[in-house]
Amino acid sequence: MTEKISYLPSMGRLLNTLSEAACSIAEDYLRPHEISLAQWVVLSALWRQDGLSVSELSEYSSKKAAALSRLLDRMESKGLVSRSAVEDDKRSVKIHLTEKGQGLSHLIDMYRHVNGILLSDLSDAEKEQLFPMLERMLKSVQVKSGKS
Amino acid sequence: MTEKISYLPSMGRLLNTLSEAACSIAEDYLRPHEISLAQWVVLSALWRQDGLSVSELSEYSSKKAAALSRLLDRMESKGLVSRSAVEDDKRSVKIHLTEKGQGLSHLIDMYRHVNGILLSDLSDAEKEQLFPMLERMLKSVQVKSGKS
DNA sequence: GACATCTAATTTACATGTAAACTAAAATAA
DNA sequence: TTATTTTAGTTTACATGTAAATTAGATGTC
Repeated sequence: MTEKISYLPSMGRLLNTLSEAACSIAEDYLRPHEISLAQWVVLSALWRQDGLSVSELSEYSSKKAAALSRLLDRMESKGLVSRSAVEDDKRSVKIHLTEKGQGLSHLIDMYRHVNGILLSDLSDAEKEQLFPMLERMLKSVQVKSGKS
Repeated sequence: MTEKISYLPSMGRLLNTLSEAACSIAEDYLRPHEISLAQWVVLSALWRQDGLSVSELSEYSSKKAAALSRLLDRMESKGLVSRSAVEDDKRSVKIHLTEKGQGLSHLIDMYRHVNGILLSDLSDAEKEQLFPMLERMLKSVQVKSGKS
């Protein structure tokens, strides 16, 4: 029997594992409502402002238009959203909540549930340190990779 | 006394964004060598200990056997690894590095490059706080979700 | 106005992740 | 021994992400 290999001190891996754990918590929370996390992200934008274009949803969600296009197909099939043409610019498409989509708007606070679990073992002082630290990390990465 | 920001930050989203940024840095680093991050994870296990079984790779990489099975198909096609039968247990399959796979072993330190960028704007004191804090966060999540 | 270029959205090809069904072999219970 | 259960790995169906090509419509320059 070979010995189990241990992990290397990689921040990337740690972030990855944490991110996946957070996604799992969210997916578990959403499962009874039969929507995915990706779908929740789109809905959470529309709950705040209905009738966004695909481009606007793309910017909000940090998803590529290609990914959104197909995601919206499924959400349309499930009766969560509808597409409508834009008069001023016929290339553009606006996305609207259906009644069914609107009816799930209480899920907008889902992230609080996730936060609650993620932060449950940290003191208030630690939480106050952690957020700015991670945000600075993000900023430095975005500067290096030239992304806004 | 300045007023607190009303915006409630989502730790899940922050972790997600950071994780994706870290993956992008890694993918950029690996692109010239024509391997993906998923493939690097498998190789990084084998560079440390060749001849691991699919189960062992699964445990090391936190990937499901199903995902690994197909990933190994592609890595085999690309000539990075080979499969071999196990005498003692004919259900089991051991994975071996090919010369080509072994030839990329200098990439084992890739995570340091990623760490360097991620941590570039944090002080030593902050780094010393950050790792344990995130590890505690991970631990509390794993307890709640019943995963080891 | 006509042509070149840019933009919005979609489509396609492919890599990757999950869950569930399947196969073969090992382990356990009867 | 024989039957049942567990385990290891694969396969399939599907959701999601990326990059690159495509289409249609808007914009800019001459």
